[in-house]
Order: sequence, then C-alpha cells, then structure tokens
Amino acid sequence: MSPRRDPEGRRRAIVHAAVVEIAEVGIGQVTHRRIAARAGVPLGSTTYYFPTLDDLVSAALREATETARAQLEAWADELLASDDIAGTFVDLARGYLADREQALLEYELCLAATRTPQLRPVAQLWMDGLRGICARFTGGPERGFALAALVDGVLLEALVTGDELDAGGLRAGVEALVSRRTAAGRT
Amino acid sequence: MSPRRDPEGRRRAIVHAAVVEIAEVGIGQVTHRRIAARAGVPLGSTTYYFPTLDDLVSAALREATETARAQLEAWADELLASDDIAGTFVDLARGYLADREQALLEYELCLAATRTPQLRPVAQLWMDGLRGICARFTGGPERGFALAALVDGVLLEALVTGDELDAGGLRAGVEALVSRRTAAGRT
Amino acid sequence: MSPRRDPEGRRRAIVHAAVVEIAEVGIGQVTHRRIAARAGVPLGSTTYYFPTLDDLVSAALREATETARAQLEAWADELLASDDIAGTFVDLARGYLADREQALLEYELCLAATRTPQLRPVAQLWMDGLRGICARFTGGPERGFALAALVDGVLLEALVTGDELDAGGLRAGVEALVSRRTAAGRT
Amino acid sequence: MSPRRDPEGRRRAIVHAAVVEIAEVGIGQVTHRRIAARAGVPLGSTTYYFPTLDDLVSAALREATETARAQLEAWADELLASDDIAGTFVDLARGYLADREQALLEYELCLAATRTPQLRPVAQLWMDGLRGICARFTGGPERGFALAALVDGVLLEALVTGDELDAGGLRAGVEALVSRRTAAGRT
DNA sequence: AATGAATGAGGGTTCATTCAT
DNA sequence: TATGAATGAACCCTCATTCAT
Repeated sequence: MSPRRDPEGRRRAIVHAAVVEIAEVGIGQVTHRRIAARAGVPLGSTTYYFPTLDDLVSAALREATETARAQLEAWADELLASDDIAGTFVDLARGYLADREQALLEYELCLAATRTPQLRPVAQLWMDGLRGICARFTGGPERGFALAALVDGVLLEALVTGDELDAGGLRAGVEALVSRRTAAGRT
Repeated sequence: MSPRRDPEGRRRAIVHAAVVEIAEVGIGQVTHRRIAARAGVPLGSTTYYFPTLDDLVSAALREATETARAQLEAWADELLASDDIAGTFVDLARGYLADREQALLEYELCLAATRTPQLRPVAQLWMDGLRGICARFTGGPERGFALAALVDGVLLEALVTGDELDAGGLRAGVEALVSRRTAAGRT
Repeated sequence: MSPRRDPEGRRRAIVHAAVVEIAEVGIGQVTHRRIAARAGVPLGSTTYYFPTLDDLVSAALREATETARAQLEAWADELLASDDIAGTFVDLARGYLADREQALLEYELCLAATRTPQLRPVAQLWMDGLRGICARFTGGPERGFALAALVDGVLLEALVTGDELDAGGLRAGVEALVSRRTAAGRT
Repeated sequence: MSPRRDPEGRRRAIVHAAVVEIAEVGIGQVTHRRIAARAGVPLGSTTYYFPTLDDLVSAALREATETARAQLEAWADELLASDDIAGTFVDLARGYLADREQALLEYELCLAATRTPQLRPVAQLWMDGLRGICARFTGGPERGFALAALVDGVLLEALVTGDELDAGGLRAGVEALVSRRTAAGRT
C-alpha cells in the first residue's frame, strides 16, 4: 500500500492519522498503537519517526493548526468580499462546525496548551489569526478582540451543548460589534 | 486529619482531591493513585466510595460545577447592584481567573462533555447559568446569548494565552451588547 | 425479610446462597460479595459466620453433598423396588442431570477435593455412596465399582458435551454389569 | 535458557508453563504472574503473546489435549496389538495416572468447558477420541460409549479419592463390555 | 451479636519505549 | 532504514479480611 521508499509520505501519513485519532478520542486517549493502526504502518514506525508520543502529538496538533490557519485565510477572503458581514460569519461558523471532531480538536489543543508549554505557540497561532481577521471589521482593536472572543465563545458553546450553531446570537453579536462605517464604506 | 469514621467527610475529601487533581493535570491524566495520594487516603478508599474512576471524575466535575454555579449567582447579584455593567463584568472575570486552575477545570469539563454523555448536563448547567444572567442585561435573548459567548470566549482566550484578561476587549464587547435602555433605566 | 433473631437461619441462608452461587459461577469465581448479595445479607455477615471464604465454601460443599447423599438414598429405594434396573438407572441419571448446575457443582467439588485436603471426605462421601448402591446389583464388589464408575463417567460426559444423557450407552453398560441372578432372584 | 529471539520458542515456553501451572493450582487460580514466573519470562511477555488470560488458558488446554490425543493414539496401538484387552486397559490407565497432575488437568478442562463455550471443542476432542477407541473393542457403539464412560469414571475416581487405580473394577468392567467375538477372533 | 467502613495485596491489561535484527 | 519483539511500570478494579462501632 504505502510506497516502500517515501519517508516523507510515511511521516505525513502518521501525523495525519494522529490528527484524526486525536479528533476522535481526545488527546489523553491517543496511543502509538491506535495511530499506527489507523495509519496502516507498523508500530515501530511511529516511534521511529517520532521519538516520543509527545512529539507525535505535537506534530499532529501543529498540522491541525496549519489546517485551521488555511481555513482562517479563507474566512478573511470571504469576509472581505462580502457585503453581509454578519451573515457571512454565520455561514463560516456553520462550515467550521460541519466537521465537529476537527473543530473539537482545535479547542482541545487550546486547553492542552495551557499545561504543555510547547503547545503554546501552536494555540497562539489560531487565536492571533482569528483576532487579526476580526480586527479588520471593527472600529478598533478592542472591538476586534471582542469579536474574536464572541466567535470563539459561540463555537465553543455549540460544541459543548451539541446543539446547532446559535446563529441568532452570533449575528446579533457581530452586528453590534462590527463598525458601521467600515461596512458602509465598503459598499 | 480526617476522623477515622466519617464517611461523608472522607467522601468529600476524595472528591475535593479529585477536583484539585483534575484542575492540575487534566481529566485524561487523573488516576486513582494520584487522587488518593492528594487526599491522603489509601488507594482502596477511592474505589470504595466510587466504584469507577468515571464515577469519581463525574462527582468531581459535578462539585466543580456547583462551585461555579454559586459563583454565577454572586455575579448576578453584583451585576444587578452595579451601575457600571461593563466594569463589573471585567472585575468579575478577573476574579474568576484568579484561580486559574479552577477556571481551567471548568473548560476542560465542557470539552470532556462533548465525548462523555454523562457529563453533558453538568456542562449545560454552566452554560445555561451564564446565559441566564447575561440575558438580563441585554435587549433580547439573542444579544444575551451573544454576551454569554463573549464572556466565555474572553475567559477561554485568557486561559489559553496565559495573558491577563483582555479587559479592553471585554469592556468594549459588553458595552456594545448591553441594552442602552436597561443601562439608562438604571441610572 | 430475614428474622432479626435467627442466627441459625441466617447461617443456613448464607450457606445455601453459596451453594447456588458456586453452582452458577464455579468454585474459583465465588466471592463474599456475591454470596452476600444472593443471600440478601450484609457483607459483614458472611465473614461473621464464616471466618474465611474457604470455610464458607467448605460448608457449601458439605451441604451440597448432603443433598446428593439424600438423592443417592432415593436412588437406592427406587432401584430396589424396580424390576428394570437398567431402565431405572437411566431415569435416575436423567433426573440427576435435570438440574445441570447442581450436578456440575458435584463434579467440581470432586476435582477441587484433589487439591484441597479438607474437601476430601466430602467428595469421598459421594463416591462411596454411589459405589455402595451399585454393589447391591452386581455379582461382586469389583463389578459394583465398575458400575459406579460407569454411572460417573456417563454423567460426566453428559455434562461436558452438553448433550442429552447417553441413555443407550448407560443401559448397555448396566445390563452388561448387573448380575442376572440378582435381577432374576428379585422377581 | 531460551534464545533472545525465538518467538515461537517463547510462545511454547509460556504455554507449557501455563499447562504445568494449571495442572498444579487449577484453572481458576492461574494468573499471568504465576505463569510468567514459572516460564522465567517477564510479565509483559505473557500478555504480548496472548492478549487475554483466557487466550493463554485456552492455548494451554489445547496443548494439553494434544498431548492427551497422542496418548490416546498410543493406547489404540497397544490395544490392537494386545491379546489381553482388559489387562492392557489397566496398564494404560495406570500409565495415564502416573502423571497425576496432567491427568487432573484433563478433567479440569472438561469441567471448565461446561462454563466456557470456547473450551467445548477441546474437551470434545478427548471424549470423542476415547469413545472412538473403545468402540473398536465392543460389539456396537452403545457398548463402546459405555466402555469409554467406564474408563472415564474409573480415572476420575482414582483422581478424586487419591487411591490407586481400581484395577479390579476396571478389569471386570472391560471384560463385561468387550465383545467376545472380537476378543475371540483375535486369538 | 452484627455490620458498614476501610485497606492493601494482587489481578488482568495497556502501553511507551527500547532494541536486536 | 525499518520493524517486530520485548519489557516493566502503571493503570483500574476486585476482594478477602480486619475492625470500630
């Protein structure tokens, strides 16, 4: 199945399997064996490419963040091109929650970062990215931070309650925070 | 310390140790042994009072939520008595973050609830409580939800980044969401 | 439920529960807790009446043997009154196997006796009883022993295979071993 | 003793240790740790080769049965070559009982099979083997079954009572059951 | 006399990690 | 380079037994 001679591919396959596995069972429950099984590689490969399980988990979370980063950029593009900021935010959030497990992983990473210093920068990446985007649509950085927090909070709540996204709340919040002038100036 | 024969006290001591331990190392890393050591009781006691580790963890999270709930009620009182809603929110959030580990535990519980059905109601309690309070200060339920999400987001971000509370963002967000009339009517 | 003041009754209830429990799960899997639960008495009662689990198991096996002994006597009566020894043996064996678990317990006791000296006499009781009965229907003690062994073997095989009693084999064996003259002399 | 890298040998050593251990303490009392100690391998090895204790026990019993099967075949050969069937049966039974613990294990397996379905086929192997042999020396299958039961019963009784084999009883039984013609035809 | 509380030993099992090959 | 074998620590949990009440 996996190419005999493609170390980089192997590595990526393992990391990817780790991401999926973490998303599914949570950081605390992930094991070498599970990842190896999921990736379809021998157990030894996981420790060969990653000396420690922590290393592997870190790599997985890093990759997950990369994914999120790309997503954030897509958000920025869509938001800039939209003339209904609030509506677009709702659409984007809904899209984000579509892959619930992936989204969960993101938040789990954030919490894990609070106890694992090496995860800090990874988590920071997401936070900063979201804040950066939000700040473009509000009068000042403070409101931008508030908007980012709002989005984070709405997403978290949806994940926790298991309900649909609270579109009404999100829309109301965005509208209250987004600068009229900015929105108007764009038309 | 604990009297030889005080089942209820023993039980509480174990639960409390579990709370502290979970706050410190995370739900996924907590073990009978750690809790027993922290509580100063023999290993067997933990399984005597709680047949399963899951039971013990549940009890701990339930207790933690009870604490949070009490805190929320204190919030409500302070907010109702205040004529600077935003400023009071900031103070309260700061107070909440003062015990970082306890706060962290709260969020960990929320995330864990997504994968452990039995934890759902416990997490819901917090979410509902916060939303209920917030709704009192906004024009409608949607803005109330948005305010709750904002608070949740701000707290989460502070926990994750390890920075101080983003007071400016919180204040700006609250001001944008809180109903003028309510604020005005209270002067 | 159980009378407040009836130590002997309590004791019997525990022993009986132990018998049933052993029959159900096997000697090696029986525990104080299981017996207490089955008997509907507090855990402490089991150790109060029987210092050791071994003591309790022994008592249970002793009781089981007593039951078997009574059964053997019934066999003797029926056989003596019968003019179709082989057919009666078949009927009796079938009756014995009707309560499979009880029968199993008997054999388990026998095997356990090989490793637990204190169980020896209990097991011996059954063996001797069966032999004694059988000897009455054969020409000499040797054939009597053979008949007893045959019965034991047939019962064991039925238990192990889970099949019905091998009536044909048993009948053939009995007929070959039973003394014609004895049978004839009784008409 | 055992080479560093010899998985098959290791596996066999563990299984063999399990057989011996079961013979000594009984199925219900056997543990990973005991087996590991007896085999002179680390604890982890037992679970590495056999995911579950049940698996290990099954393997051990299977092996024991294989041994017994080989023995049965030897019996068949000797019996066919003999002109004193009864005497040969006695010799064979005595030989079988010479290794008391191995014999005990056999019967324990049979009883355990009644409660552990996966053990059924293993136990059946022994029963069928013995019956098959016996049937060759009797007039019909029914007497064959009876003979097998007789042998089983005699062996069981010897094991349980701890006495010598009841040679007289066995001889008498065999003589009563073995087909004259077969015996005669062979002279 | 009777019992719930308490405990520590030990059981099965999992797993990160090391290492010979 | 790559991997299956191997290992021991640690985990959760069960339980016989002891003991204060």
